[in-house]
Amino acid sequence: MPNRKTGRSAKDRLLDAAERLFAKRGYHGVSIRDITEAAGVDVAMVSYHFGSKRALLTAVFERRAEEINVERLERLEATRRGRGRLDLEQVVNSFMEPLFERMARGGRGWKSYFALLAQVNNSPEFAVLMTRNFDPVVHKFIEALQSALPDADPRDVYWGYHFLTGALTLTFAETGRLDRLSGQLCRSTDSDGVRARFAPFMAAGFAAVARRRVGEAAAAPRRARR
Amino acid sequence: MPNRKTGRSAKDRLLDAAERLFAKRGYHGVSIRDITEAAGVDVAMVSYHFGSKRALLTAVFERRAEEINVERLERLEATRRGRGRLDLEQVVNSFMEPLFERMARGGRGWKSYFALLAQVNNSPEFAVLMTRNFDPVVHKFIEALQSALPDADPRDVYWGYHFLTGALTLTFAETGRLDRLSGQLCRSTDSDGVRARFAPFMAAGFAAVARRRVGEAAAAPRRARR
DNA sequence: TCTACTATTCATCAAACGTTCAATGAAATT
DNA sequence: AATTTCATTGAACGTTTGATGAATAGTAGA
Repeated sequence: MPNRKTGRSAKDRLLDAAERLFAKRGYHGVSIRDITEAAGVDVAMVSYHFGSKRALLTAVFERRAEEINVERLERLEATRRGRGRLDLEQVVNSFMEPLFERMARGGRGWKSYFALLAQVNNSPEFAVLMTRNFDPVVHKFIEALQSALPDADPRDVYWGYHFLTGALTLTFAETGRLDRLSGQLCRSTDSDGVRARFAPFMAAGFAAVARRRVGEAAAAPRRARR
Repeated sequence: MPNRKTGRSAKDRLLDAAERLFAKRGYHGVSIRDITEAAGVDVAMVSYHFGSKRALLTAVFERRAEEINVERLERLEATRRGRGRLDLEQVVNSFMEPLFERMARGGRGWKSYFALLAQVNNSPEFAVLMTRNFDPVVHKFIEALQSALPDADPRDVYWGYHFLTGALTLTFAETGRLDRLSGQLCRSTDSDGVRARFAPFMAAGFAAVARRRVGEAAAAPRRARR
């Protein structure tokens, strides 16, 4: 059952190849034959192991989702221990760190997976995959954000999360645009660089929106701070 | 030349239909026949007017880009007048407001365009379209951000812009995910809601990262290069 | 060794794909 | 009125698409 050369089963080889190609060219930009040729197996294997091309995408997506969900929850629980109010930046970190860690040390498979995530998250056709696979844990994360910002309007927290996940997925999209834009001063592959900046940026954003909203409701009609 | 019923030329009808369908299902998810049927013209018209399917995408993309670029620059210039240092939040606003305004009042065409933008921006295959059509103006915008944050490391400004554009494009992607996630408490279509939160969130993020970097540089040495 | 089951290959299907071509109508130019 | 240009049509090109059924190889248990 495992391939002679690689020791991996045809099913796994299909998942790997599909992951890589879907990430690079999108679901519709890749044919079943592209995938099976890259995996070194027969075309019929997709139907046999997964049932359809679409089901293969679902399988690719689900394969790594649970691992992320588990570690996100672990880290979130760890931030709860001890003190009273949750620390905002720590909550943000517990959400992003499982991704950054695998981006830095998880190999090509994880990188492709995140690039695929970016496309799925921004597509009306496939975004439901995000909802299905990640939103149960995202709800707990948003709860935690609300605890860290007890005075914030819930809508501010949702919008803040929305901004956060937009920034996060683009960071992993591997489009090379930031590299080109900055004349190679910044590298999308520089995971330490983004690691150092992401949580402070988002935490400050959350805090500012929550603050603005509170101040606005109390006294002045327009912004109080700047 | 213009269609009897609509008064629009076949070329324009093709651009409209392609814009709508590409936004909904992605470039590869739409066939030339899908587009020409929706536009009510013959299949051959794509080749005739644009040369190829790919060139049609390019044309769709370019059609509205210049209008955005012009207004972004106008608004940016307007923020320069008068005072000395540029106001960070105003700079961010000058960048996003042309989009928000058209999202709110620009009709279905503009909405589709922005949803397409979101997919293109997050795709390795097409992201070069963003570079080609928007980066000349983005460079000026980043210059302005740097003026508003004179002590910030340029890399912090680039990364901040990267986070900003990721959040911005997802906001326009019309995936419905935020709506589902928040139980319809937040609506992607609520342009006033995002308008009120976006610039404060991003401005605070920029400021926080710049601040952190400055404090850090004074005390502890960061890694040099790699 | 026979049996049952799983995994894989091969050949093939109808449908859809992007593109092209010769023909034609309508409009503008001469 | 004759001619040229532009826009559009309908049909077809060869290729690729996702999917499948029949046949074959491989494996494990009885």
